[in-house]
Amino acid sequence: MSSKQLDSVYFVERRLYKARIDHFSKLAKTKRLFSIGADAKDAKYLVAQDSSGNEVLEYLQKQHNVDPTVVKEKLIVDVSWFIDCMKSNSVIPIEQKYVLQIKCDGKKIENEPPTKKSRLSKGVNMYACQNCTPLHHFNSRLTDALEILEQHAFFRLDQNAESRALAFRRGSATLKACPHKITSVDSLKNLPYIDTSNSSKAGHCKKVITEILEEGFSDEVEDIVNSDFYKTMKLFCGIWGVGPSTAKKWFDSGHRHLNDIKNLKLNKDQTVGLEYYEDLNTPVSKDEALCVSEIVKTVCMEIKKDLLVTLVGGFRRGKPAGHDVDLLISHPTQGEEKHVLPKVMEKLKDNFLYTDKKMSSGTTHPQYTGKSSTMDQFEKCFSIFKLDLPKSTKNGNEKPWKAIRVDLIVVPTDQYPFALLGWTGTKHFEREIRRYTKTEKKVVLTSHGMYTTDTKQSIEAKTEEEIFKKLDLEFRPPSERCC
DNA sequence: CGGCTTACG
DNA sequence: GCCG
DNA sequence: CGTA
Repeated sequence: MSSKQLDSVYFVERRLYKARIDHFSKLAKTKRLFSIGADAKDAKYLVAQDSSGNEVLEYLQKQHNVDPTVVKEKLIVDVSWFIDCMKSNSVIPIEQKYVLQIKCDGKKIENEPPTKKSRLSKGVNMYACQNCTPLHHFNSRLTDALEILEQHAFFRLDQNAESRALAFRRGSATLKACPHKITSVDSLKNLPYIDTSNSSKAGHCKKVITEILEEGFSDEVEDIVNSDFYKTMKLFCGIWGVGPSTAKKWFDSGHRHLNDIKNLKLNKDQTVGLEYYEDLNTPVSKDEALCVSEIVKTVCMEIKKDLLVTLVGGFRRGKPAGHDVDLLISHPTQGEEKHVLPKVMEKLKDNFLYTDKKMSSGTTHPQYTGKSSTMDQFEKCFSIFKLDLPKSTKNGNEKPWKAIRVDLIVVPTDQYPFALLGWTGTKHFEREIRRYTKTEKKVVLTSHGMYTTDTKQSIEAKTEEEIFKKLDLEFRPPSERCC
């Protein structure tokens, strides 16, 4: 009834993702409780999540160039206030529990920004998914070394092995995202996961990088690559179906060569992994990948005209060669993708040397039962493909085919963008975008979809671009996800 | 001093 | 091992 | 414990 001007609310995106802000905005509009400000400067209320008042001021200044002295006059409140307003259909008075405190005096804020976190000004962000990471970069000498440390830490299998390995990988990813060659120790300043000068700790990444910059090599890295342990673990882990645990078990038993383990008891994966060891450890060329892709496409066309086959994995990122071929199969009409995988497998049975019967069909995924009318039909098949080679090589004693690892993944169309994002990698990119999504946006991201941590409400997207957008991430095309 | 991607077989 |  |  009241024709009075509505109070204006501005949502601070810092830890609120766009889809949630849109949802809140619609609510406010239909309930006619608030108007939604496009600019923080014009709003009466600033609404934020998981932030202090200071963090809000800092965020607005950095992201939107908003003067903190103007903004701090406003009411900076937690989302819980807005939600409670929506629940009660009224503008609730600002109680103390809703206020996001500004802990220091105004002057400090004004003086601080220049010296604050220069990490961002360096251009390399904390999460690798925020950075542009091309396949070819400027620091491979250094990243190769860090990734040897990563692998070695991983092989050791002690308490914090995986976490230590991860730390080296993060350091490596930082250097890959650097837009120039690192030539001096000074330029390591403020690089995330490398410069630990804040933290009063040893600085293992920095130590190794420093050695290589100053000596041309690192004793520690050289010792690792020459060690019996590292060489053997690499050899054994190169067998499909063998991981670090099995490899270490064999190493501890004194085994050092492939011949040593041929007589050990192996499971099915390991048996074929060993049988095709040489082929599977020979890089797959892009041409070979396209060849497999075309064969699968042809077969899919015979089953349903509109089936879509997409080459993902490393080749989608632009790699000239890879260790396997990942193919995503989908259909523009939801539900039409059902049961296609068994049919594809049947038609291709002569092309397979081995197929993993690890298909999940007809299983329901709890968090998605509400959203799509059909049951979730995520099907996948890890196989070994027998690719006929062109007979240009006249060697009669060579076998005329090559064993290639091929993964087929069938997805319903509403999951397609998430599967695309999930299967394009790299592995590290996936870890990072999921870590970012969980810690910064309180959303769980998987290759099936994404949903809020608290309400489990799923968030839709039609394209990869839309996923990035809804997570407040700058879009990274596949070629820039090579971390 | 805890957290470190997520889901599958 | 590095970060919040 | 292995796969992506």
